[in-house]
Amino acid sequence: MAHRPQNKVLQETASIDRDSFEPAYAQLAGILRQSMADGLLRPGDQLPSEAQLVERYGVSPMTVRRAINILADQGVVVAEQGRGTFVKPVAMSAATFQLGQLENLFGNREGTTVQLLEARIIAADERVARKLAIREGKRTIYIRRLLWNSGEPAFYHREYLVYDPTRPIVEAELEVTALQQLFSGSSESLLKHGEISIDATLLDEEESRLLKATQPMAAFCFEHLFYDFDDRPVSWGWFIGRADRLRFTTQVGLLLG
Amino acid sequence: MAHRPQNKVLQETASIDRDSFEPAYAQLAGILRQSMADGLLRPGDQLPSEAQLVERYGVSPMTVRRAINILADQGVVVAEQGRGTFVKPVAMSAATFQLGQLENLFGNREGTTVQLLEARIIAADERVARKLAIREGKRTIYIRRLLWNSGEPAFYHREYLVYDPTRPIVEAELEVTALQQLFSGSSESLLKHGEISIDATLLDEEESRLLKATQPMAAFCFEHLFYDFDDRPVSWGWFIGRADRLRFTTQVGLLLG
DNA sequence: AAGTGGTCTAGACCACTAT
DNA sequence: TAGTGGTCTAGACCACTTT
Repeated sequence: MAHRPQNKVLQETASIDRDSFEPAYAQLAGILRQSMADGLLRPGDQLPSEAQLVERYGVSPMTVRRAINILADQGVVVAEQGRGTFVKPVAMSAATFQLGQLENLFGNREGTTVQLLEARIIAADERVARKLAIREGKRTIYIRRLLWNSGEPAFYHREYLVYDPTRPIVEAELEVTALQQLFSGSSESLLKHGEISIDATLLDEEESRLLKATQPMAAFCFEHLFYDFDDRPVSWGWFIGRADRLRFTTQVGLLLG
Repeated sequence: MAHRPQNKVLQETASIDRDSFEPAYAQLAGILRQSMADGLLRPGDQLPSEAQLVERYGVSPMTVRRAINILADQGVVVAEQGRGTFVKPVAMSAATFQLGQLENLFGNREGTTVQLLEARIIAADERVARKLAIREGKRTIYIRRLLWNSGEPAFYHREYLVYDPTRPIVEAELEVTALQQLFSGSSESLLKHGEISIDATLLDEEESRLLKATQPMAAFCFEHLFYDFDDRPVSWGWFIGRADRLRFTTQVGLLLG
């Protein structure tokens, strides 16, 4: 059963409300999204052409384009130059998970605290030196923190910082007392970019003890490597949290309906 | 050391090339991004106003707005009505992970195959009935698959499908022979939307055996629940893959530089 | 009052695809 | 050749923030 791109007539009932607080482009995007949710436009179908939408809804071409661009950015339609705009099938691979979801998990920021377990200067071993792009044996700041939420340990954080008196990064990091600071980038204005990866691991003995977990226990590990404005690494570390207390969820396909 | 929003002069060397294949709005977005990467615009700084950018680069207001919208969508600047547009600090919570990254992991699609382990009709237990919104005891299709890559087992997939002769979903699912089909939504045009969540777990005995893993072993579990165009659940299942063979990585902050 | 971003128009020209 | 999406203009008006 092959798809035949179709150009169905949209419900004429919907129209743009010029007195609404919602911009015309957003209203139009919503109308089109609703048509897909209602099944009037199915995956593979062709949307009405821009000229048709301009005439039907009484808006300018730029407004139509903006509405379609929004849907294209959301991944629900795909525009092909010279052919038309088509409804995309729902694809599992399009799913995106946002690390910011974890902040919701901590709900009220009042209940979250940061406990400094250790902060000392140590010489970089081969692994640390490679990650921070410094020579082996050079001094680094090693920080261990335990992040609490509602009286329960939520994350165990370990971090290596380049020790450089000319860079104020260390002082900024040591001043971190709130979880919010850690997740929003503690030394905000000093960092240019970073790489973050997510891994599934087993808690080792120390991690289990700190996180009050039984072994064996699965855990999420968020590794981060941040760079300054000279593109030099300044911070390498991991957040480790019990998997049974963390969960990422996301939606694919049509959100409204 | 508080941030003072600043409006620095951008390098005049950069300008819009009207003969380029790259659209003006993209060039302007790139110029602004480069200014941030070069440190001319730091987190907290205020971008030149739209009117200034219009004059400086000789483009229309709509083109400037589009460039800024792109940067705002990417999360590197934030526009505040009546105040100005400002460079956002790099935030770890802004990190997003795309499930589509896993497709790269499978590189050449040729080396991937789908092995059907089992497909049979079983009565829904309480858990399955709740997820699929059917009555307990109703018939469902239970499918077990092993997904191979380069001669190694990569994912173990289990799935429950609502058994309904009026819905062609089952036939479509059983025809799946390629990994690509599974990740891009096998029964594309029949599915309206879905929820996907990612979890870290331990492999049980059966999973370890199928995935040729030693125990205990951490694993990623991708749970999915797909709905049809009547918003009825049709498919519930999980992909389980060894954590030591999977990794999600992403960037935050400025990508170019 | 002045400056900022937010929206929108009514066209224009171009590149691409299909017939 | 006709139809499609892609880009762009040169303004306009509005809402909001700051002075």
